[in-house]
Amino acid sequence: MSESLSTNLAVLGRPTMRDVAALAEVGLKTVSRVFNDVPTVDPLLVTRVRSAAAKLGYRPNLNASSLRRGDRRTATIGLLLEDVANPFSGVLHRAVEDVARARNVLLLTGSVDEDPIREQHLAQALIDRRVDGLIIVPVGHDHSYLILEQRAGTPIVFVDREPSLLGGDAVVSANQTGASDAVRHLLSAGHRRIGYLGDLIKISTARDRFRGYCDALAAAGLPVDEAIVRHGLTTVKDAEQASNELLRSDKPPTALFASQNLVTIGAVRALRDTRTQDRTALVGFDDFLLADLLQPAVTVVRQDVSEMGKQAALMLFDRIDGVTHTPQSRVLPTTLIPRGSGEIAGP
Amino acid sequence: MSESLSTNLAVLGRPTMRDVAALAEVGLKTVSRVFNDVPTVDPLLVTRVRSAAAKLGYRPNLNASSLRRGDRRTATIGLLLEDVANPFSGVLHRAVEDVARARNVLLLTGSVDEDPIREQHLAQALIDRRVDGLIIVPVGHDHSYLILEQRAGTPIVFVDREPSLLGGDAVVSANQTGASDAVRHLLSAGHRRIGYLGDLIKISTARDRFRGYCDALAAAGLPVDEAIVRHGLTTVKDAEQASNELLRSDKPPTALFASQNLVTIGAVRALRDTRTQDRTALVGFDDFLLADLLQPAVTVVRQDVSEMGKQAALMLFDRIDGVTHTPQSRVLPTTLIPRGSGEIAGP
DNA sequence: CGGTGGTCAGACAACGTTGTCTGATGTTAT
DNA sequence: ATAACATCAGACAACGTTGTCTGACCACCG
Repeated sequence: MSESLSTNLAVLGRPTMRDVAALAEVGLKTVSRVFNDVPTVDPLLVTRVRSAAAKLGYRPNLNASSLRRGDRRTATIGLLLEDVANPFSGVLHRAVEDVARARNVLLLTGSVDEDPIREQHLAQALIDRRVDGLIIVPVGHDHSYLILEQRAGTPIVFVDREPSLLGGDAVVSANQTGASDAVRHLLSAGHRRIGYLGDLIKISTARDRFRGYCDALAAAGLPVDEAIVRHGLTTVKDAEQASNELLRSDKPPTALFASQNLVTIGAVRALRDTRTQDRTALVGFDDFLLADLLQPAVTVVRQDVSEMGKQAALMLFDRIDGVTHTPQSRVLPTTLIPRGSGEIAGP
Repeated sequence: MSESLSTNLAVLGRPTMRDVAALAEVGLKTVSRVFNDVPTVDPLLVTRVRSAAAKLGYRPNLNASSLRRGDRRTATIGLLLEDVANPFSGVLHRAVEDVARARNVLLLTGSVDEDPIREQHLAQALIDRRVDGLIIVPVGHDHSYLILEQRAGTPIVFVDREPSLLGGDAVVSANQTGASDAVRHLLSAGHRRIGYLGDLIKISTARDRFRGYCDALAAAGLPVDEAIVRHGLTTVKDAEQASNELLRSDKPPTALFASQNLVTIGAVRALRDTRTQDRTALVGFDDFLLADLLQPAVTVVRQDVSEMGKQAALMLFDRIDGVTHTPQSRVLPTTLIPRGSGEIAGP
C-alpha cells in the first residue's frame, strides 16, 4: 500500500487532491473544503486530510484553482520596471511588494530597458499568465496596445511616468516643479550659466524636468543655451562623457543640473576628472545612496520613490477590488536636500 | 453582429479560443493549431484566425494551457532574494532575468528579509503557482521542507549561500578565501589589530567570511580578540553604531574588515563621524556603487554577483531540461580591488 | 417514533486549453 | 475513373480544481 503510494509519487510526479483524498480515505470535495477552510468540516477529517497532504507533500495547484473559481484571480500581479538592477527600480519594487504581501499576492517582474517593443512583449507575457493587475513604468509614446487589455478587465496603473494615448491611473513625481526648484536654487546661489544633463527626451519625466529647467531660466530672464544642454544620457558613462565635454569647453557652465540618478553620478565623476568639483555647483534629481558621503556632498531633489510604489500598489488593489471611478493621476511632491554641491556660489 | 460581439466582450470579460473560432468561422482546434504554430494549417485560415484574435484582443491563457499540456511547464521560475531593494539582490535578479529572457521565461520574485518562516511561505507560494524551478538565496538552518518539492520534480538552485540539511545545486563566492585575502592585505600593510564587522552569524556566508578572518589572523600568529569582533549587523545603522563603538574604545582597531555591502557603508560613516578615516584602514567584502569616489576610496573584495546569477540560472535551466547528474556546488573566485582605504599603513 | 438538521460522499459539469481520434472534404497521382 | 494523400472540422476526454446537486448517514428533538 505504502509502496504503491510512493510508486505513484515517483511515476506521476506531483500528488493531486485525488491522491490526498485516497490516502485520507475521504471524498475529493472534502479535501477541497479543507483547503478552502470551509468551517463545516468534521475536525477529525480535517486532521486526516491535513496529515495525508503533509505526508504526500501535496500543494494545491493555484493555476487550476483560479481557472475553475468564479473570480478568476491568480493572486499575482505584474510589475514592469526600467531595470531591476537599478536602485530606483529596486526601491519601487520593494514598496509594491510590501503592499502585495499583505494580501498574499506575488509579483511577476520584468525589465523593460527603455525599449517599447520589449515593454509590449513583457506586458503580453504577463497578460498571458492572467495577472490580476499591472503596474508599469512606461516607455515609448504609444500605449494604445493596452486598450483591449484594460477593456478585458485587467487594471493597469502607471508609475513614475504618464502613459501615452491611453487613459489610466498614474502616480508620478512633481517633475517639472522639482526641476525648476533645483535650477532656482542654483540661480539663487549666483549661477547664470547652468548646464542641463538629461535622459532620453522621449521619456516623459525627462521632458518634464527639462521643462522645469527652462521655466526657471525663463523666470529669471535667461535664455536656454543649447550649447550646454545634453539629452539622451542613459548610463553613468554617457553622462560622464557629456559632462566632461561641457566642462572642458570654451565657455563651461558654472553649475550643472542632472535630471536623473545615474546621470548625476556621471556628472560627479566628470567633476572629479576635471578637478572642478569645488567650483562647479551640482544638483541632481533623485537621491542616491552615499550622496551625503561624497566630497562635496551632493545636493539633490529627492522624490519619494517608496511612496510612489506604495500609492501605485494601493490604487491597483482598489481597482482589483472593483473601485470604478475615473482614472486618477496622483502627483507626489519633491524635496530639495542641500548638502553642499548645490550651494557652491556662482561667479 | 459586431454589437453582439462587443456585448459578449463586455459581459464575458476576456475572449477565449471559442470566441476567436466563432469569429474566424473556424474550428476550435484550428485556433489552437495556429497559436501553437503547427505548420500544416492553410495560410488563409492562419490569417483569418490571427485577425479575428487581434480584433477581439484575444490572448491565450498560459495557465490553462500548461494545465492541459503534457510538459506542465508554466514558463515561469521563482526567485527568492534577500530584499529586492538591495543592490546585491538587484544585480543577481537582473542576471537571472537575462538568462530567463532568452527562453521566454518570466520571474516570480520575493524578498525573504532573512526570515526563515517567510522563506518557507514564499517558496510554497511559488510552488503553488507551479513554477518550473526555484532559485533561492537561502536563510536559516533547515531547508528540509523542500525535500518533497525536489522529489516532486521542481529543480532548485541555491545562490550566494549553501542550503542546510538538503542536497542541491549551489553557486557561491569563495567567501572564506576572499575574506582571508582581505585580512592578509591589511596584515601586509602593517596592521595587527583588525576589527571584524559581520552580518548575522546564522548566515553561512557570514560564517565563512568570519572563518577567513580567523584563518588569516591565525596564519600570522595573531589571536582573535573578541573585543573588536561584532556580529549580527544587518543595516547601515547597525554597522555605523558598532563601528563607532569600536573606534571610540580604549584600544581601537587600526583597521576594519567589513563582511558585507551595507556594513561597509556603515563603517565608512563611522570613520567619518570619528574623523579617523585617514588613519584607519578598511576593506569591505562585496563591491558597491561609488566606492571609488569616496575619500579615501574604499578597497573591496569584489564578488562577481552577476556571474553568480547567470551560473545559477544556467544550472537551473539545465535541470529543467532534464539534466540529472549529482548536485553540483560551484565556487566563484573573488578579486581584491585596492583603492586606498585598504592600503593605509598600520602603526 | 418520525421529523429535522447537520455532516459528508459522490456524481456532474465547468474553467480554457490541448492530445487523440474519426471522418469529411478537396487535391493529386495513377 | 479510383486510390492515396493532405487539410481541416468536430467530438471527446483530460489537466486539477471548484460550484452545485442529490442523497446517504447519523444525532437529536419533540
